[in-house]
Amino acid sequence: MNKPAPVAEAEAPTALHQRIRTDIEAKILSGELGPGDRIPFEHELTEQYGCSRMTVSKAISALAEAGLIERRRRAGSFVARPRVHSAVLDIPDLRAEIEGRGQAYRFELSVCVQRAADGPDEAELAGGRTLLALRGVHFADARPFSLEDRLISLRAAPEAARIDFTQISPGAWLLEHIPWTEAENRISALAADTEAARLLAIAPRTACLAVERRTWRAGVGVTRVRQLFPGEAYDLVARFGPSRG
Amino acid sequence: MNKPAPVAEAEAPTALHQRIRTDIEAKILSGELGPGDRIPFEHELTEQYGCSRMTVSKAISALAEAGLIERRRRAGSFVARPRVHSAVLDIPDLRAEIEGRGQAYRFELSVCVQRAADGPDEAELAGGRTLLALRGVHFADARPFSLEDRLISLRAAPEAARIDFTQISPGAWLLEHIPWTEAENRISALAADTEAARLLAIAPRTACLAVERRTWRAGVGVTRVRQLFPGEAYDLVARFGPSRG
DNA sequence: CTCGGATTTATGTCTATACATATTCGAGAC
DNA sequence: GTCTCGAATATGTATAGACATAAATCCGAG
Repeated sequence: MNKPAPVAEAEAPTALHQRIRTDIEAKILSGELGPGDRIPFEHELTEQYGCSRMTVSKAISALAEAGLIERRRRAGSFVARPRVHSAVLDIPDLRAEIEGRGQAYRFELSVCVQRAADGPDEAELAGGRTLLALRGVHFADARPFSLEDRLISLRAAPEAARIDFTQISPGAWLLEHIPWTEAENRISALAADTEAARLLAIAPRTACLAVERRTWRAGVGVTRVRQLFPGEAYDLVARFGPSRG
Repeated sequence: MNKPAPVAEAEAPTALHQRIRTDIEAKILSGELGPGDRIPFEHELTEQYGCSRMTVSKAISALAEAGLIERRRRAGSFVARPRVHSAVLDIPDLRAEIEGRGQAYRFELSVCVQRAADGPDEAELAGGRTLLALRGVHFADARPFSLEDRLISLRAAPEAARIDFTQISPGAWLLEHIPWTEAENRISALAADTEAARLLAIAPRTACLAVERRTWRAGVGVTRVRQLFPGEAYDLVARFGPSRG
């Protein structure tokens, strides 16, 4: 039992509430505190760190919001059990991702037409107007990296009809001009059809990772994009830690 | 003595700092405030809500931590641009997922052996000891839902060698007894080989979604699991909103 | 006109206090 | 015994004030 008395230590220049937070986080990550264990009461930490209750409370509240801890009145604060299903998913910005590996990024537009909505999903996106339908390939150096099929709602983004998407990729333009406020991603696997395989320069029926993203701005659909990645060539990595960095 | 009896408005019983937070969040989600826009200064909100600066600060700090807002000293607080690549991924707990749809869940173990590590990745997981290698299928009603290949480190979980995994699925047992503190998920697509196709009752070479998860406890590897989902049969859905909820 | 330092300002952290609220626990009623 | 009610307690929210810190801005010296 070692009381970490605030003696002469190499103190980090961090704020105290941050230090309390990371201290507890460390105890959880090290397994010293497991799910269900009670962490010290606020008044105990208050004494231990020689600070006011507000400071301790701020630290613990942040941990609670991050999902590492559950607080119960009168009972205390307890380490939460890790949730299997929650993780942070990195769906990369393709340009940044490719250039980050030192490869040259290029987007090659192959289709760009206005057309009416087809089916209920597209109708919701179109909202009675027409859609801009795009298809193109993202290249890393000379190699096809991802096939992109995109619909843009001309209701949400009427200016898009006048943009030359051979100069700027649709994703980059949209983020710059119609930033989304909500997004939903679907991830699935499917076999590339003949046309997709040709554009990606892979064998037909190769298993591909399909990412479909829909975005909204203030509840109004902005775009729906499907990206196809050759399966063996790419991974999406998701991590779960104590969050925060 | 008695409460102020807020008759005039249908006030939510929420805390004030929460209300400030959701108010600003709503302005961002509605597009009224776009990326780069400055939100009111703390002292303005203080006046607007008739509360102290601490209360306003708590609300804005929470938004900053959630990534919706960036704060810059002396300059103010600004709406952050949405990051394309960060989303919350729902990797479901299979039992909960299946039973949630009203189907019967069953796990059928087909292989359970102890063996030595094979390759550097497995060696790191094993840490000089042997591994427990499992294979089994998760069923929804009578239909195969997912093929699971799992390695359990007997260093991190020696008791696992004595568990009867026909009675409890390895994932459920591990979460109960050796909860992880860190996890990494990889998502990719691949074609089912003959054996996998047989176990999943699908055509060989069908495109499947492959989820590989590794977990650690206090930096020590616990398990590595690969789950294979028939591609058309399943989606992983990831959402990004203002988080929280 | 430029550079560098002083000033101003908004956020960052912290305190001491107060009261509200949910939940547990024990004492007394039945 | 068990049920109910009130006391105890830990968290939840909020305040007013204080000082620290970073950065934009202004201003004077060169």
